[in-house]
Order: sequence, then structure tokens, then C-alpha cells
Amino acid sequence: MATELPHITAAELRIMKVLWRIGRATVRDVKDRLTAEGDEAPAYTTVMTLLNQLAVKDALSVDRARQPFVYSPAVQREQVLAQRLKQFLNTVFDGQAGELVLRLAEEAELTPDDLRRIESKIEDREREQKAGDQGSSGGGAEK
Amino acid sequence: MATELPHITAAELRIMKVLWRIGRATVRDVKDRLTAEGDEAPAYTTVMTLLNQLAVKDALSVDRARQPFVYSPAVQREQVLAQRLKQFLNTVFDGQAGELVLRLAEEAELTPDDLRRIESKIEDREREQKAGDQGSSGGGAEK
DNA sequence: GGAAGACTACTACGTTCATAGTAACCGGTC
DNA sequence: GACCGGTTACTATGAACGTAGTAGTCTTCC
Repeated sequence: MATELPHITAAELRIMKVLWRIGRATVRDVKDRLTAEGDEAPAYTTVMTLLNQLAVKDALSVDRARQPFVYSPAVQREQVLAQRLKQFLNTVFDGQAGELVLRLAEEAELTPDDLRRIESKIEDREREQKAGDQGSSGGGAEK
Repeated sequence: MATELPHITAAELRIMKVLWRIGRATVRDVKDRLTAEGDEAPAYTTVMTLLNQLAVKDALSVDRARQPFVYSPAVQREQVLAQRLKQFLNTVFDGQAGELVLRLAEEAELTPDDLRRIESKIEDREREQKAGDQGSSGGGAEK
């Protein structure tokens, strides 16, 4: 199913983020949006190059019928972020997700609200798992 | 204090990890360790080049008195990982730590044990914060 | 003291990335 | 129908990276 996500570089990711946010856009749209965000926007032609590269990798699809070409995302934000996260987790934290999160908690990057949501997500997961095991009555806690 | 951590590339990070683990090492030590770990170890000279680059950046210190030079970490693992994490969080998740962790929880990367530790860490933080509001007294965990 | 072997210093090469310029093209306007 | 502004296609450049070879130096052992 997953058609092997293409590798998206840092500069390209910035572009993808805009596209995910606004759905469809021309070169100019993207460029303007980046400029508006202040973050030291790249030149018009650079944006074009990046959009092209992304299209070549099939991360974007292009409607060449409309004159200013219209680009739109062909890969899901969720997937790309998940892939990125997994890779980061492995290369930097050797797959130790616990350590990563612990560090976030320490650095106070997590708001109490985040925590609450995480807890409930975890509970969901535990419940699901139990449901999956099901039939278990005797209370043996299997790991 | 923080002497502006140097930028450490992916290949360099692999080397740093070995150094953090075994403390002090010669080129050969590092090379052998990488080979032992199976992970497609780089050539001896490549390891040397990387160690040198790291030394130049002051990420490692070198004892040139001993003949096979002895390298040892000059930056702390904690700091480097924290920096990496922060950067990743900002570039990929726009600083939304909550979203990142939620995704980890979903992907089942977090063990129940991790969760327990995280929860307790969070409680610690809340307690500290409360204590900080008023006259802090006893158990301040200073870093 | 000379040869063998380990070690270091210097240099190199192919790739990927980020950034951008130039030239050619197309569709509307006078 | 020729021009103009915006648009696209193609090409280029320079930096960073990963990888490694070669030459030269230092140790050590006979």
C-alpha cells in the first residue's frame, strides 16, 4: 500500500507544510505564503525548483491544464511526519522512545494539557490491547 | 556556559555514541566497536577523519601524548541529544511537542513502563512548579 | 641501525542539497 | 501581429557530507 514514501529534504518539507495547510497552490501562492510568514523566504525560482523536485518524486501532483500550474499534496502529512519521527527516533535515540519523551517532559516542552491527552491516548491503547487479548479472566498481566 | 554546541552530522553522531559509551578510545577502538556492532562499519581512515573533524569542532578532546591518540568526549550526550531533539521538534513538528508524543503513543513506540516513568516525571514537574510558586523548601532537584 | 608495521596528516572524489539565474514560452492587449 | 508581463524549463554553482586513499612519520623489535 504505502508506495514507499519519497525522501523529502528540509527545504522541501517547508514547502510541503504550506501545501498541506492550503491544499492547492501555484508557485506564487507558496512563495507569498512563505514571505508572509517572515521566515526568510527563498526566491521565486527556488520555490519553483523545490515544487518541481517534489512533483518528480510524486510527493505532489501537478495540474498542468491551468496555466499557472497548480500543485497539490500527493502524500499525507501524517505519513511523512511519522516516517520522519521514526527515523529520528532510531538514529538519535536508538529507538528508545521513552528516553525521548522523558527528555521532552524535562525540558518542559509538554504542557499539562498535552499530558492529559497523552494519558488518555495511552489508556485507549491499553484498553484496546486488553480487548484484543480478551477471554483473559484470571488477571495474568502479560507483557 | 554552553559554549554553543557544534553541529554534529549523522556520521559523526555515530562516532560520538561510541565515545559516550566507552569513554576514551583510539581510532582502532572505535573502528572495532563499530565493526562488532555489525552496522556496516566505515573504513579505518574514515573513522579517523570523523574523529578528527569532531576534534576540530571541539566535540572531542585529544590526548596526543599517547601514541595511538586517545579521544574522549568534550560535549555531553545529554546536551547534544537535547539540541537535536529541539531542532527536530521545531523543524518537523513546529514545536508542537504534544503532537509528537501523541504520535509516538499511537505508533505504540511507548511501552507501558515508559508511560509510568513519564507520568511520574510530569508529576514531579507539577509539584516543583507548585513549590516554586511559593517559598521553595526541600527537595528541589537541581540540574 | 634498519626493516616492518601501525598510525597520522593531507588530499580527493562523488553525491546530495539549497539556492538561484537565464532563456524560452504563452496568453492577453493595443 | 508585435509586445509585455508572468510563467515554466533547463542549467549552474557552491557548500556540506560521507567516504576513503596515499604518503609520510613514528615505534618497536631484532
